[in-house]
Amino acid sequence: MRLTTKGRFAVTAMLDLALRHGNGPVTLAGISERQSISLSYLEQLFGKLRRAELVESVRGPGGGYTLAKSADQISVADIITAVDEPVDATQCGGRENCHDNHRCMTHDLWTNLNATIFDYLSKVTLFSLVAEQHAKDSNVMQDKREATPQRARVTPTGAM
Amino acid sequence: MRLTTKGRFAVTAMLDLALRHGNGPVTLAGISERQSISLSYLEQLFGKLRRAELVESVRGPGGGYTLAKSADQISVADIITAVDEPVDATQCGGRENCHDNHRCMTHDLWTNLNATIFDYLSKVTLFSLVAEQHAKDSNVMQDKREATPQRARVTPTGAM
DNA sequence: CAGTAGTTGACTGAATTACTCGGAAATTAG
DNA sequence: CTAATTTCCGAGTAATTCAGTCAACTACTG
Repeated sequence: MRLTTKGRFAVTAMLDLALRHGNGPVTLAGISERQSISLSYLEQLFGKLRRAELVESVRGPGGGYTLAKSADQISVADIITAVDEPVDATQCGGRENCHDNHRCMTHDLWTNLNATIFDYLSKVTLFSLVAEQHAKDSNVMQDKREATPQRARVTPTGAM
Repeated sequence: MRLTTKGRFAVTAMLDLALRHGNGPVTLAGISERQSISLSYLEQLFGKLRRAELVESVRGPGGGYTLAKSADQISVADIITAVDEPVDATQCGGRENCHDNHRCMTHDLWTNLNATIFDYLSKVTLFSLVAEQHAKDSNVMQDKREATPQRARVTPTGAM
């Protein structure tokens, strides 16, 4: 599990797709417009997303991309692993050839850490993100204060 | 918050340091030996760790690095943010110049996601990792005495 | 069957990562 | 003091990944 801007672009694009789900195929050109992501870069990303069977493509005029599954069956973890192939952080590569007596110290560490992060991201589906987005929209329209108690906001600055 | 092998190397090295805490300074050469990380790369990483005040250095013969705080006050998040400087994943950079009516769609998304991951990694301290490591050792060995002599062990014992 | 909307994949410059090299500064041992 | 040890610092580099471009290829429409 690696967290880079690449995966974030992919999730953003998929979220855009999910928000327009049910209105026929969505073109990459449109996503590029709305999300300010380069069209050619999107093409690359959606190639991987298609191979991971997260989206389906419709060619020709009126074509574009649609979700291959329903939005609640696609998690952020799915998307990230599709475009951001994993790196192996353990120097032994899972084998037991680490020196000293604490074998694979880092192995267990990162396995656990990865599992936790992956677990969390697996629970966050496109559907929940769409719902959150809609909630925010109606928040803005009607009552822009005091209506986002769903997720605890931990960092005050967000400067990560 | 970005997750790359760089941060993982740093955490691995810090964990090595924590496991030897109390026996005087630990040299980078030793960490390099044990964890199979390039010495020069470690120097680079520990430069940042020192500037982030997570470790303290002692120069000269018998010198090395020690933890600047107790192990339970250093979290994995501290280490990663020290060596892996953050990227801004939102294309608007926190400003409100996103188009359409859903402004900063990705901004809130990644702020929340980052916050959650960061929150988790903030709870994982070096101390808990050391404890985990010890628990694993005693699982394997069934009886691991903790009766280490107080004598500072500085010499590398010529194990190479 | 030609034209066009749209995908597909090969290719590329820039940035980042992981790492090396060479030396300088500080500290201690002898 | 001198020599040895170890951190500190900056420049440099190969490999990889990121982000983006370009030129085809495919399928649908008229």
